[in-house]
Amino acid sequence: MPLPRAFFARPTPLVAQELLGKVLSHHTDEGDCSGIIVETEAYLSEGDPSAHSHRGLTPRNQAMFGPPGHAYVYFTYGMHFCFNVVTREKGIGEAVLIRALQPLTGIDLMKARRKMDNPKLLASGPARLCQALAIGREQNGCDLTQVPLTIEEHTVAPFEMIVTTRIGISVAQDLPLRYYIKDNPYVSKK
DNA sequence: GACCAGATTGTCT
DNA sequence: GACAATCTGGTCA
Repeated sequence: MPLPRAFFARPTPLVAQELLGKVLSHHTDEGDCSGIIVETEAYLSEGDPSAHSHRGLTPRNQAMFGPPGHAYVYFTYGMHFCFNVVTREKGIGEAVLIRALQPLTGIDLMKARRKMDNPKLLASGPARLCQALAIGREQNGCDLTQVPLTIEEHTVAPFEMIVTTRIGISVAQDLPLRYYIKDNPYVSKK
């Protein structure tokens, strides 16, 4: 059962925290892949100059201003995709960046896509998990409450959450908006 | 394990 | 024309 849209239509930091332990799954012609979300970051519309939406709506980031529960996929560094989940309401421009997954099903397919064997490196980074799950431009604006791309409830062992500052940005580096599962080996960085 | 350079292109100024 | 919400593979230890 995919999470209902109401789950995403809430404050972004809260959604980012509660996405930890949920499962992201992608059904494709090649097969099904899924992974447990172990690391997220929140990007806000106000007081957060590092968010893509900070300078207003552009053709690139318009999915970020779309309705909640949809995907915002962007291309960066000339070779990488990053996957975000839109939150709040249409027109606000906030999202949660999914930074790392713990591979759950379709691991062999992920290994083939990534051309790697080490399960710890399959999806432990925003660009890595996109490659592992075959997420690209076609998934931009995709509705996450329906197949083929969904986020679902999952039962996991109780875990401790760590809150730190975000990674890979040049401004607003002091905001504590990154969340991850403590001691999980699939988190991209400590 | 830590540190560093290179890849490579869409997007905005 | 500069730069970016990154990853990989190299070197050195």
